[in-house]
Amino acid sequence: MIKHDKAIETLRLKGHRLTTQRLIVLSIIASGSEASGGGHMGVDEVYQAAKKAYPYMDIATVYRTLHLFKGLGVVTEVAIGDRLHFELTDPDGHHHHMVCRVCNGAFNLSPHYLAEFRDTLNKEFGFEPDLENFAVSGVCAKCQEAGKAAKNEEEIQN
Amino acid sequence: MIKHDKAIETLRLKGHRLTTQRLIVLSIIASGSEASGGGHMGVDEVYQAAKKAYPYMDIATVYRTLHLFKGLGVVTEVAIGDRLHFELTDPDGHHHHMVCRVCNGAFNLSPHYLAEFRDTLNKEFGFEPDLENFAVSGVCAKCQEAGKAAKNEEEIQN
DNA sequence: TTAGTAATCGCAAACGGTTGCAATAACTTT
DNA sequence: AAAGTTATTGCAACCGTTTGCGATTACTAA
Repeated sequence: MIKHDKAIETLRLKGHRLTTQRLIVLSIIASGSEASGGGHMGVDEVYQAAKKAYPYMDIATVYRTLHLFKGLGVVTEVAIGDRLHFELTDPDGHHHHMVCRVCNGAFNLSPHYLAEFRDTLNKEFGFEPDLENFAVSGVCAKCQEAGKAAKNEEEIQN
Repeated sequence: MIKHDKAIETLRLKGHRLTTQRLIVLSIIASGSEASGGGHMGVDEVYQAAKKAYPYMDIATVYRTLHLFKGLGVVTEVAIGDRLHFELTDPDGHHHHMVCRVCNGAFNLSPHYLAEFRDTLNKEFGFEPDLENFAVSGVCAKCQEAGKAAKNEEEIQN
């Protein structure tokens, strides 16, 4: 609720209109952040929920709205698998993500792990990396374990 | 030429067929790596060149071939802007990329800049990041300069 | 409160990329 | 060298996402 109001204020201040569609998408993303595990929502997930609240809702509007929110910093985009997911931007400062390519789980990563990396690129190359929406793909601890177990079984069978 | 032969050998060893289409795509990527600045080629760039050599060439074949090559480690994929580009895999070890979001330029980044980052994720979270095809988006030194210059002009005009 | 205006919307067409399928062609075996 | 097999191809349909456009609606100013 509180985060809601702040986001709405941001919209208004930047001169964007408060449409039914935008408010619906915003509240869906906000509720998604509370419910369920990670709190990221896929575009279609948002679209389906939005259509229930407002049957004329169009998928193009969902995309346009999410991109607008992203540009305003209201929501944060996370690439999971090769699809984009969205969550309300963490008000206590941004965090990054580690995304497991096996189970598609997303784990938060505190910014301080990247501070040094940014410094190095800055000093060595004058390159300013975009780390606001940074996500690194890989394999999480659990799936590494599962992978090893599967390999062992394979060896036993052969 | 030499890299060519090695790649062809890899195909054959893994039991893949040496088709006209695959050889054409391979030679195009290889020549692209020599000519022009960065050496990365966009998919459509590859497709257009391939059609000249073999008019029946289909875009789906280009995609399938590039993905096959990528899986074999013969080519390396680089995300530039939000499109994928491809280059022959560097035989002297992989390198990473910094991609400028303003000019779309891609700059090589030696792996040792990432070694520490990987170690940290490993130790702290047991997370194994995929850094083989790592690319970080941002703004290069030149475009930062150009950006500042543009801002100054703006101020003068107002 | 109403009228004017421009941002936003829904729709449909287009985009880059992927996939299913029948026809083709590369390799294997004889 | 010819026949059999199966991976690979070209095509067309599809997917998720973006874009152009006329109709609509939120806001502004009277």
